[in-house]
Amino acid sequence: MKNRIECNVCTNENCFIKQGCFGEWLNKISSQKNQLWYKKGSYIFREGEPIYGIYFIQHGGIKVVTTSLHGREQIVRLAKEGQILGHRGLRKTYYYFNSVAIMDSLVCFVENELFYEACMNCPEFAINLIFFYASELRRAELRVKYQAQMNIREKVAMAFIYIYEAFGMNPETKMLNISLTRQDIADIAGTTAEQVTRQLSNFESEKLIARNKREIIFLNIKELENIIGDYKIE
Amino acid sequence: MKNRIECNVCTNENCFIKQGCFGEWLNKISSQKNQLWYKKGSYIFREGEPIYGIYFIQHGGIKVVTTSLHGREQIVRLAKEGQILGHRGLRKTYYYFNSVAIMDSLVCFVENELFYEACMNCPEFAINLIFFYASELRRAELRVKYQAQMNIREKVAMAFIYIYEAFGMNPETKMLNISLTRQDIADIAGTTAEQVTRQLSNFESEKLIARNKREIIFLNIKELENIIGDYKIE
DNA sequence: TCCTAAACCTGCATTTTCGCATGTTTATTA
DNA sequence: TAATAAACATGCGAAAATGCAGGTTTAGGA
Repeated sequence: MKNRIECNVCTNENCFIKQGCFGEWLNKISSQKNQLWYKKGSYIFREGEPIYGIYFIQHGGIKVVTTSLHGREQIVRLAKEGQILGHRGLRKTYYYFNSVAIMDSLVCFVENELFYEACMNCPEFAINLIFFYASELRRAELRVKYQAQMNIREKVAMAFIYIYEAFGMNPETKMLNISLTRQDIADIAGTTAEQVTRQLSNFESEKLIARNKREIIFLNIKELENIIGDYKIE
Repeated sequence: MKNRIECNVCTNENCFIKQGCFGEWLNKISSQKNQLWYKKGSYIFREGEPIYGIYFIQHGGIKVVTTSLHGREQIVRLAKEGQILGHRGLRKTYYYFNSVAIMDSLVCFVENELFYEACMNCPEFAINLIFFYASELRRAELRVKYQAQMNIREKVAMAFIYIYEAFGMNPETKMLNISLTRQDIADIAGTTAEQVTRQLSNFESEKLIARNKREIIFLNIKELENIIGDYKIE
């Protein structure tokens, strides 16, 4: 457990709440927020649970995942520090998705009422939130297209680019800053763990990646991007 | 061509702009908006074109469609009167999607500057816009899951439910209020026109639908919904 | 260090989806 | 009304994706 971090001393300058929410309102949120610590693998919220407010990730990593259909799951989003969480549920009563920590994570929780007031009273924050949603919507709808039209090779390449963009890699070792199982990658790509392994073998023999134990090393990101062609997200 | 319709006399009470934008600001928008008439099949905007503002559908129907990948397209959204159009592009410079009239349509256009000002000055409108985005994002991300996990039968059933919810049907004839080609339906379902035809044959022999010429008659919507199980959007 | 469970890899048979080809029906226009 | 083009239906072989089985590697705890 760590000590409580107030917004005005938080070093997370890119935190979403700070994009347009200042002074009095930031202080209000800071003093009224809850701060919660989640161990890797534990749920922040589950589908069907009541929605009381919204989360901001102070530290760590989180996956938003749908419940299964035909025995499969789908990872809808990866989020890291500074990012907002639970924003799909605004004005709704119950969550539609599950949210699971993929690293030990510290999360700030703000109640609905206070959050709505902040939106109404900080127009700059509201408009930034609108821009953020527009961007997320664009990405999600592109992903609909990708899921509908890409073949497995492209989907798996896309999953790696997505993970790379969400969490980045260590510039020295060229390893991803996050450790995901083949199943997690499959749940992002929209396929099965076996297919991920097969594509990894292909990519390895093409010298696009290398494998060290279970870690993946990126040898040629440009070429991985070429696999998905013009079809990059954003 | 029809005459210009001002917002205060427009009978479209469910128009998005009227959800939180009143008095002075509604008048401002009404007097500064452009009104444009599009014939069925013509483009409202195309991918790559510069974004100057946002649209509201006064009358008609529109499909938002992505450019092709492997020779396929994907219909991302169907929209009818009262709905907003072009909102994915907020703060961006160029459109990411194409927008095509699927009936003769009358559309109101509001410039970016004015729209942003309205958002900043009508907090109720801004928050309704936020709620709308949250809802659209939820839908889009569910569709990612559906595209990834459903089989063809489920996808085609889902496409019909989607069209039905977007445009409704004539309660007498049980025909959809919109005429779409097999290819359009395939572009919603995320498959090919041949597969749509095959599923239609199946649904027909199961007495879920009937076919009269090229029109589709809904005999049993409940059962169509059952095909997609708990997995209804919204 | 050893042991055990979980994760991973790969071959192969099965299932699903695709896409062409061909013939038919429907809508449109002269 | 006839001619023509577009849209639709359907069989079938090809291609892609899936899922199981069996063996291997790795991580983590005793």
